[in-house]
Amino acid sequence: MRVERDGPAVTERAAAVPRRGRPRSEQSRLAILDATTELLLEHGLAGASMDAVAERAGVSKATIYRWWPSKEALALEAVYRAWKGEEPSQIDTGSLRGDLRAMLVPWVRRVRERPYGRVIAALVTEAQTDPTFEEQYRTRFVEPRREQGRAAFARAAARGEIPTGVDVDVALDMLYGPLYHRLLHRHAPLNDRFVADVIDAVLRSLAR
Amino acid sequence: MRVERDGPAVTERAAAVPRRGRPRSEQSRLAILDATTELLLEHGLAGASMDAVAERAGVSKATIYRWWPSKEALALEAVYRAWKGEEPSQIDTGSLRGDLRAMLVPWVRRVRERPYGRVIAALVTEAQTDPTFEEQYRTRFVEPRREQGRAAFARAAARGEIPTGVDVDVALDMLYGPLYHRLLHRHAPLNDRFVADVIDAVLRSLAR
Amino acid sequence: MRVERDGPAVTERAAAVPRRGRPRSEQSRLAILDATTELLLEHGLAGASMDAVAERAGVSKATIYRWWPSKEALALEAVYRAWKGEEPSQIDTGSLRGDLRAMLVPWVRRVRERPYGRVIAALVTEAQTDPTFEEQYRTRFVEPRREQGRAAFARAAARGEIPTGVDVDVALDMLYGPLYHRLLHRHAPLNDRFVADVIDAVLRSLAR
Amino acid sequence: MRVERDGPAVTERAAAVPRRGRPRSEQSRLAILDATTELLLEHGLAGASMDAVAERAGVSKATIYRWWPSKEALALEAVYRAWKGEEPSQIDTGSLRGDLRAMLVPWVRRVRERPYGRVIAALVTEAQTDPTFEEQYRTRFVEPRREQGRAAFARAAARGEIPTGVDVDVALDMLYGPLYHRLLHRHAPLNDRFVADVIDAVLRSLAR
DNA sequence: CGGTAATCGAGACGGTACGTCATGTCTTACA
DNA sequence: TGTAAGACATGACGTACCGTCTCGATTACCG
Repeated sequence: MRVERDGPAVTERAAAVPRRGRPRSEQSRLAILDATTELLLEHGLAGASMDAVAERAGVSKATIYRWWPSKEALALEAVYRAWKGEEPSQIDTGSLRGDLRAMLVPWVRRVRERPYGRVIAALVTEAQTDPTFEEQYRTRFVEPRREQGRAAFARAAARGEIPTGVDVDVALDMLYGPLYHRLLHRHAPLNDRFVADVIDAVLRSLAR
Repeated sequence: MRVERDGPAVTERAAAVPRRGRPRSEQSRLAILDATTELLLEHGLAGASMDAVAERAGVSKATIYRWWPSKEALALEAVYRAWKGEEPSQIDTGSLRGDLRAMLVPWVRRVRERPYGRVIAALVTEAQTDPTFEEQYRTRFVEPRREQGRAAFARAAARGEIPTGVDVDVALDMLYGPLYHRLLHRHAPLNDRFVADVIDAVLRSLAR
Repeated sequence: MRVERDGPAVTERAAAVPRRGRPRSEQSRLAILDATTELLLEHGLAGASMDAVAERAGVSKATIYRWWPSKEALALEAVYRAWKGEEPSQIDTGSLRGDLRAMLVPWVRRVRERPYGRVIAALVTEAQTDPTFEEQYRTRFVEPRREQGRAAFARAAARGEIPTGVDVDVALDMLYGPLYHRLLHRHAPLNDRFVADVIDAVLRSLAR
Repeated sequence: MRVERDGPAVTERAAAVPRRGRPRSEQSRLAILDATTELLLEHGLAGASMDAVAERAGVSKATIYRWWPSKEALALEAVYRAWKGEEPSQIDTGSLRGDLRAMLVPWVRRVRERPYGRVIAALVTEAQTDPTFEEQYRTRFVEPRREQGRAAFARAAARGEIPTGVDVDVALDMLYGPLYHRLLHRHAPLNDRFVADVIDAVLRSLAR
């Protein structure tokens, strides 16, 4: 994310190599991300202006642009950070149904509690146009969950719960696809019941 | 779409009631929609400016704003019109698999031939924020296809192809959801093969 | 003013030569002029739009443009008509002071009773740019009064009230100039008292 | 003119108090004023667009609107600045006639050399409608000259050149009024000869 | 402890698009 | 032919946001 002038990327947290000059203000960084998250959830990406972020964070616009190359990149990181906190990282319930439920139910609950759909749609839209952004988006929002899913299916196969030769990518799309579909199109409720129905259907489709 | 001053909405084509005053220029209307479609596909919604549409259509901006309340509304109608043309309206192949294929394969081909994903993502994003727009979007892009799908499932049930009590809305989300998912996230190919896999999985999940 | 297509100018009132086609609607003409006058006095020239005139007059814009070439020309005629009504046409009081008072006092009263200053300023401004308009303006608003003034001075000279060789044009500018000055700059009251002061000063300046 | 956020108005030239933030570009400010002046003289106020000013000054429209609230306000300051340069500030020739000549002759010459009449008419027109603008106009274009005039008359009275009890405001209107009258109505030449005639007449009118 | 270097705040700037509005022309149906 | 209705091209308006920039002030380290 960061535009590095010298040395390796240090988006997350720099190793404690003492640098010359005034160090980056951690307080500003957090204020920016918090302000961005709030504004995104309140007004969406289009309605959240950099001037507003700067003002709410008590920070200058130049500071923001020093560390994030664009509004979209900032939004990406802000949402990622807000999201990451409650994500269940280690999942292994012992059954495929349990694993899938443990993956999908928290996602749905998170997405329902605040208007994340609007922000996610905007990020997805931006990813269609900007390849750099697309890669960032995929690395943070898509791949981790797919990897988690692949691991769950692999464990299920090892347990003999599902036949070998299952196309896991298709299966994952049939799990996440419907959820995103209801999130973005809002034509029908996105709740635990729907998650259960989707998981049931996928499991049935695998059972021969 | 049109801002009607008196009488019922006549977005599509007005009945031939002779009105006073200079009639709307059909030529301008089409030029605007065509120009919009092209610019959307070339640059996306954010990159397509109203000034550019006006210039390419050989039309004044005021004329555009007379008939469409916003850029997004114009984009919606332009994409809808470009889309509608090749849509298979009447589908009844005699089997559920055939019907679903007839619905989904053309959709996938259409979506692949030009960068519609970018535009659809932008429309979906706008729908998250503007309720009026959301309704327009749903009426034109979501509901017709769902209605078509419900009819196909109803015929299949009547034929005894599928059990009674199938939750059709869930089934439709499991068909369209994965397609939209690959369209918007682009993590894996969206092709006829994938359509077949998805249909197979859904049919298997219904077979008890 | 009128754009004549065939035949002589008939701005004032056409001779009753029977013409082909539907005759001009006298009612519309008056409604347009009245509406224009009212809008000019309410909002000034810039704030009075042709659409507003058309609407208030219950007339179509095309009708206005058929008879007047521009908004300014219409305003000119409207103000002229509103003005002309109360103008004292024949003046001969027997003394120069009396004649001047008879010329200037009604002018001042008229100009004070409604916000004519704003409209006159706008007409003067337009006259600076458009030569055709300037000539119209001068013919209607400047020359008649100057001619009247010249006649008054001529009678005074004939009576021996003032010396021969008086530069009447300068004298007239010293009478009307201060009035317009206060009308347009509004730095000091424009009332009967001021008129008397100006006339007194001019007469004193002529007395040798 | 400037919209001051904190502290006193500093339209003219800010005292050298070091402020935070990027300082205002003096170069841009001058370029804007110069471009405005030229466009005003070439095309008048109505014909001088903000887009044209921005382009000619090599400046963005937003920059102009940051410092001037409207086109008219910008025009006012531009004309004022162009005007002020050659104004004789200190006048005391020893005689009232000399003082008046020193005031009026440069004014007439200035006004004749370029089409200022058109611009002044437009400013006067605007002042009729916008009270804020009117005050700005009066402060810059009317009051300074009247104050100068009052001082000249006061000196003349102190010298015994004119009687006591002269109504100076009337006298000033009889001096400037005719000049503005010829400037704006253009019915007769506005030259040094006319200035001399007007001054003569006013002085005669004061000599009992 | 003074110098060096980077960050931060404030905020002006060029650029670009937005959506609105007014002028004056044109097209149709009706009188 | 004149008129009402109203669509249209043209083009200016004033606003908002983006991303860059120029300052002076601040906060570290390093010699």
